[in-house]
Amino acid sequence: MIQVLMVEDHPLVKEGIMAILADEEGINCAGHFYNGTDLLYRLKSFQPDVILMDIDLPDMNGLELCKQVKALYPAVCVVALSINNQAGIIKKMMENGASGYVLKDAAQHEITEAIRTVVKGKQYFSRSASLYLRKADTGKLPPLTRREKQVLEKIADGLTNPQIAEQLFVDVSTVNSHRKNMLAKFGVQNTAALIKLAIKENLI
Amino acid sequence: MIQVLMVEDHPLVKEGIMAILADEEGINCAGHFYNGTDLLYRLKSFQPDVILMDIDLPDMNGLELCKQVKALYPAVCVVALSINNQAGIIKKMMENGASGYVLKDAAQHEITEAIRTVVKGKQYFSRSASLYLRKADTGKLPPLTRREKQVLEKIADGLTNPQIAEQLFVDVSTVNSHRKNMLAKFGVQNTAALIKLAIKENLI
DNA sequence: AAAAAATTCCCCCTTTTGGTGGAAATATAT
DNA sequence: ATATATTTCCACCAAAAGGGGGAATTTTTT
Repeated sequence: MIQVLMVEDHPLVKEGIMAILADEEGINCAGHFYNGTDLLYRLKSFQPDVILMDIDLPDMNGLELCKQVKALYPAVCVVALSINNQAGIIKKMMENGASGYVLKDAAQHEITEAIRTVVKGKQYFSRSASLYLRKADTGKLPPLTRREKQVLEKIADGLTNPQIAEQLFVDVSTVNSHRKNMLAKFGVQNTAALIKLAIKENLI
Repeated sequence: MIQVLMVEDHPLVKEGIMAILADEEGINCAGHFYNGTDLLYRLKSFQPDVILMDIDLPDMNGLELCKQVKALYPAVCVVALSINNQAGIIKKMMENGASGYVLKDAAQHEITEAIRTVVKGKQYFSRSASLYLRKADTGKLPPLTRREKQVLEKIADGLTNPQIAEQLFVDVSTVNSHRKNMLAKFGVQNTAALIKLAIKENLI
């Protein structure tokens, strides 16, 4: 019997998965939590085979939660669950130790398939998740540095180079350099396109 | 017995709602569809009391589907179901004849409450939906005109005023006027902030 | 310790954006 | 038919962004 814990803050989705797992032979949903804190507490006394983990949680980031869980209990397999189809997120989640990624538009059987696959030590991606991963490989985005991200956020907030320079205690020319670097990195023509891309790719 | 039909393309959410309704006295889920076309076909031979309708459907827009359903069968109550918390969408959905709006982060009982409420001819909003509506009333966004939206999209694509002018066959000064009008409308300082706001508010 | 990357700053110059304040011609709604 | 809103355009001017290129100083990685 495969023991499963679930972290999912959407009651409707929770019920759906519960219903699917209840019908399934050999899989037992041993508990459900609405946030990461509760899960971490429960893990102290009980380690399941698999954790189904929503990455959009009220109290903490799924990426962070996954990393913590794997650091404390490396044997536990994490299957990420998300409406988020950003390829970047999927990749980061896998880097943080997740064994599978199932989008919420997945078919019923993909949930149980994912669980059965990851306990065997393999990785699993739902159909739609792998679609996005493939797209990501072709059009992978160059990473932003810490400073660039800071500048980018301030640009998105509507600050001008002089204003950003003041806030970051650097020269205007520095801010301008970062801005131009980012334009070049992403191959966009101006700030408008940069902001759009950044938001669509979940960078800000 | 309240007869319910459901249109929902996410199997996980579908299962969740099915499970909730199955446990409920006096409510019968008489059918489920993965798209709007199938629902419309079914409605020819059977009209339920309530339709639970996801507004993000694969084949058509929920707003449009709701309008069509209400035009054909005014007696049927529509409860919109969405992960989308944009206040503008909620409002538009209600204008199109929906009787209720339940966000997918709603608690279980909110689904059944919604169904029982709308059949009595009242409106129902899930807790989180009404939160967003309240926010919308205080910080409501000025509407964009058709032309402004066109210009906005081209700005977001990284086009400059001269390029947009060429594409729309108008003078650069016209495009500039639209751009400046939008900045003023939304009370933002520059294009970067405009694009961010537009994307966050689902205008583009 | 050496190599690579990130952060910082500089130059010059052109284009674009944004602020102010108009005004006329079409559409759209009442 | 008459308001109202939209779309179109104008001028002037200051500020900001963007393109090209270079370079020194930290940090981080190997």
